[in-house]
Amino acid sequence: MELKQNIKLAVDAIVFGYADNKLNVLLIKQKFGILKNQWALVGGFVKDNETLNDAVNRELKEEAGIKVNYLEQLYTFGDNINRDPRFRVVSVAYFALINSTKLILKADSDAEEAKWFPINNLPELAFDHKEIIATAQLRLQSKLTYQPIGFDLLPKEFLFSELENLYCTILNKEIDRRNFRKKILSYDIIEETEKYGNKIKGRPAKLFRFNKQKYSKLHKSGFLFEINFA
Amino acid sequence: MELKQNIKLAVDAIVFGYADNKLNVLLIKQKFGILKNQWALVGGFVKDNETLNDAVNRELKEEAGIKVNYLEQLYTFGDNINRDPRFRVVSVAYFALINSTKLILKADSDAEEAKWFPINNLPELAFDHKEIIATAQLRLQSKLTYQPIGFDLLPKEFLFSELENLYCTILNKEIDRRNFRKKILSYDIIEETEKYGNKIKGRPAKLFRFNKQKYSKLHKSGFLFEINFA
DNA sequence: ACAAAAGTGTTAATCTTACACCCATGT
DNA sequence: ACATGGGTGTAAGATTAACACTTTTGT
Repeated sequence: MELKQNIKLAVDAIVFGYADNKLNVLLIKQKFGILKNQWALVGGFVKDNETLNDAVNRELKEEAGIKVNYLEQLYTFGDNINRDPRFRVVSVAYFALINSTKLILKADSDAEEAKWFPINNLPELAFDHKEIIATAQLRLQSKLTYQPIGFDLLPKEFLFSELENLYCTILNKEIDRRNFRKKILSYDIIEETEKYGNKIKGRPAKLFRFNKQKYSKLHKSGFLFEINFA
Repeated sequence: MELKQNIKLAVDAIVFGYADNKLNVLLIKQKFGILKNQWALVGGFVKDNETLNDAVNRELKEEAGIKVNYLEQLYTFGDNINRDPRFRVVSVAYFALINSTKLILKADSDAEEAKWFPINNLPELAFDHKEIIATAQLRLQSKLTYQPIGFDLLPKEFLFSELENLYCTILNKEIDRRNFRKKILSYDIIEETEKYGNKIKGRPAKLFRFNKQKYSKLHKSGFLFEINFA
């Protein structure tokens, strides 16, 4: 078969972080090339002998120096033929979560700068990256309600109030504190530690830990995680 | 930027049909080329100036002569580098539903044959198409429970028992007839017609129709469709 | 009259929602 | 003692699950 196809394949990653009660997106600014001085998602072209998955992980490492906690394929953007002004590029977008609280992003190198932006205050973005981020945000919101992925945005040990806040922030909803705690605890997938968080004010709060093994086991035997308040 | 990338981009469609209480998948057999005498999904390479969406629709028309009722992107298969023995091909798989009961598939042309296969009795398949179909089946099962896509597998006017059966078959579950009917009717998105189905035995049954407009309106105002029985 | 599938209600159990006060600490 | 956030229980309402008999038709 003679096949002359001139489409390039790229991957892009939408990396979400959560800090200071805000949902952030990781963006990079390249100092050279077509993207000079424009903020964009982490991403790049796929190599001939590289899986898509390897490609994203490589870009995450190269461009931001990070390894994410959660990664899944989001959507393949290929219906806008001119999304890249240079030539036809189809991009497989990935959705990633990371505990960003103590993360040090790759410092300004010669090549690029990586920075967190609150999702409600994004800069001008390259290509169709704004649309990609919007798609990712919807995925995050819906997935949060039926898979315990919120924990991948928090440190290993976290306060109940942090978890609660994460849900309220990302879902943009008020959630009853008592009902929320009751439901999460009823699932028996997080465990109390002996430690306390170091909040400055108020009564000290216990730190909790997500038990991923326990969740996996429950999940396999048909358990459905669900957080879905009015 | 100098970019030498040698990856080809294809689309594949998993078309589901429902007939005789069975879930079927549409497969084609090409009489020439690499796929000679192998059953495979409808699909092919994307043209340089064609959206992904146009590519799938074109293949559906060319290879099977059909227009589907429902189409959405499923997943992009690009982690198995050797999924195509010829060269590196990344395939964007689409998930499609069609009312197959009265569908006449493109008859044996010189080029190919299109045929329905029960999902529980698939032939040997080309490439990684078995895996793609498995992914699609999971998507169908989960989507059926939270979006009214079952109607896209039925004729415009259908019997309640057909709908019920479709759910039982695809979800592989027994569902209480009374509770099912009660719940579906409570959503107020299907309407009774004046007509009766032409079953041979038993009491005549009314035909129903899905009111898509009504569903869209409800959906926009926050209504959630959900069919989720123990 | 019988076989076959359609149509229909009620009750108990479970889950969800709404709601407010006391607790432990630092200042 | 007061300010701050942490921790907890209960009752009403809504939803779900379990369950079986009657109806309409063709033979």
